[in-house]
Amino acid sequence: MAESLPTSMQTVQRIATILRCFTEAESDLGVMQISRQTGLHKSTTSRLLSALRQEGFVEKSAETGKYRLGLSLVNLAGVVLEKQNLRQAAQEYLKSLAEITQETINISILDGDECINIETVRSPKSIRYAGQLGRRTPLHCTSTGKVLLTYMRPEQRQRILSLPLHAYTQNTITDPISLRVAFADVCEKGYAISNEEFEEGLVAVASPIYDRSGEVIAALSISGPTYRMDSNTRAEFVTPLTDAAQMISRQLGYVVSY
Amino acid sequence: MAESLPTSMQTVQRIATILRCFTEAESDLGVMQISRQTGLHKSTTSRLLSALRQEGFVEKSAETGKYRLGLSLVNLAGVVLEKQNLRQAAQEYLKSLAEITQETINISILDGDECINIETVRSPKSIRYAGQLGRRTPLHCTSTGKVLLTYMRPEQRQRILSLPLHAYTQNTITDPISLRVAFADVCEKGYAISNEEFEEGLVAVASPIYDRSGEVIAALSISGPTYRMDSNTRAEFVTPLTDAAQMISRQLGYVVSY
DNA sequence: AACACTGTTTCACTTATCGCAACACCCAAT
DNA sequence: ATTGGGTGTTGCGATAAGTGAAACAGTGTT
Repeated sequence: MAESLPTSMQTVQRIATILRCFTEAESDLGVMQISRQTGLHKSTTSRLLSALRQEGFVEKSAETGKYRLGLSLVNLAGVVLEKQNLRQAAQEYLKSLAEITQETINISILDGDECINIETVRSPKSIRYAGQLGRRTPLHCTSTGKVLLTYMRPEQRQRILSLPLHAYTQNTITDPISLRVAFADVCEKGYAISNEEFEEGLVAVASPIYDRSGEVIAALSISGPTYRMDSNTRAEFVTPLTDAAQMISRQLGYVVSY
Repeated sequence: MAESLPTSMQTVQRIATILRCFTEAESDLGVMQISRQTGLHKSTTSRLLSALRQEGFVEKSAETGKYRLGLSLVNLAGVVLEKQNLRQAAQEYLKSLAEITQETINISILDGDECINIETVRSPKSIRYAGQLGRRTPLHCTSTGKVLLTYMRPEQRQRILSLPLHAYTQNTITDPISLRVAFADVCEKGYAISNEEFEEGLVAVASPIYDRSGEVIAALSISGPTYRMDSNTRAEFVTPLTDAAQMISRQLGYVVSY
């Protein structure tokens, strides 16, 4: 039953390394920048980028001559997202939740040892959590991550908790035992909180989304700045949040059994 | 000044070919299916998929053993989309436009000789245009495409119109001269219509979005089934549509000069 | 049980890719 | 203008990386 480690290929690895150089902060990169960052020879880098360009995975700015990620990626991602009928089921509930809370709403699913945002509605306010589609965040210190951890298969959770848990802020819980207490809390209350555990000034609450088989497949969250997400406000948000999560779950065929 | 054709690489081409096999309709594929579709040897296909899996570009279903596109693509696409501050500027106007029209709203930008959806809000109705993020559509027979063509650099438009224009439906305009008349009409009225020119039963109206430099960089559209998008309804939609497009343009720094 | 089918892996071959080096280019400073 | 430090692209021979045939291991069907 041991999963055979998939065989890799040099070129695929290199492509991945190159593409991952591009971030929101550094979205336009030159050949040399990428070459240095990846350790690849500059001619190799140049040719790989050129080939990637041909396929639309990157684009080249006409003015600066720098490369950036291309729209073919959006095209492919669209296929992935379309498959998540979760997103479609969620749409209307997200809208109303966004309306009520005026904060940023996210849906995250598990992706390896992290969670990844597959749907985002941003708060209309100028100070807001800038949820980003496709963004990966850690599990142990985010509201969505805690939800996913709580309902995860025990052996998988065990494995993740045994990894070194990075302390992003002073509030980050890095002690597995305290985390287990938190999970029990999530189970009981039906929602998780991250109180500046991932980023200073950022508070979020999240609730699980179930599919028809009763598995937790995603987490729905409300994220905002600490000063707007005080305990009173959070208390107000909990019902709409859990309601929305429940409605979405029902859309997916989940039936409350008892 | 002649753009040198970018050099390609076999592996990159193959990767692209493989990834493009996956569609909404055929989202889960086995090695043999892909092998047949691409003409690649099955061992090659198997190894490439295995390597792509290692990088998260594809995933492998534990039950069926089939492959599907992976979340790393969403991750990368997120970076691309984040760069489009257009999407952020548009958000609130999209919401209200969706509210008013109850039809599917899209924002498309130019991508080579096609347009690509970078933002989609779906109609709440069950019969609706299923706009899909990242979906590519032709230019000459869609409302957004016509808008983009209308305001495109003349030589580029010339080139595209000189290509064979596929007749998707009986209504598709494939004659460059008639199309030019249509462009003049778009210029004058400030919006474009596609009346079942791309798909039977699908009608859409679109209006241009300008950036601070006064260039048309995107098109905003309302799409719905013919029976709901009759000429009266379309007339009602035009003002909200052009208003929204204008507001978004302003958000991007566009100033109406005269 | 034999069969048809899929997906993975081994292995010797060969070709696609690499890294060097040379080149072309841009700009800033002399 | 001339040099110099930087970038990005491209020939070329060497070679390592990827290939395809075939064998193997599963899975389900008749």
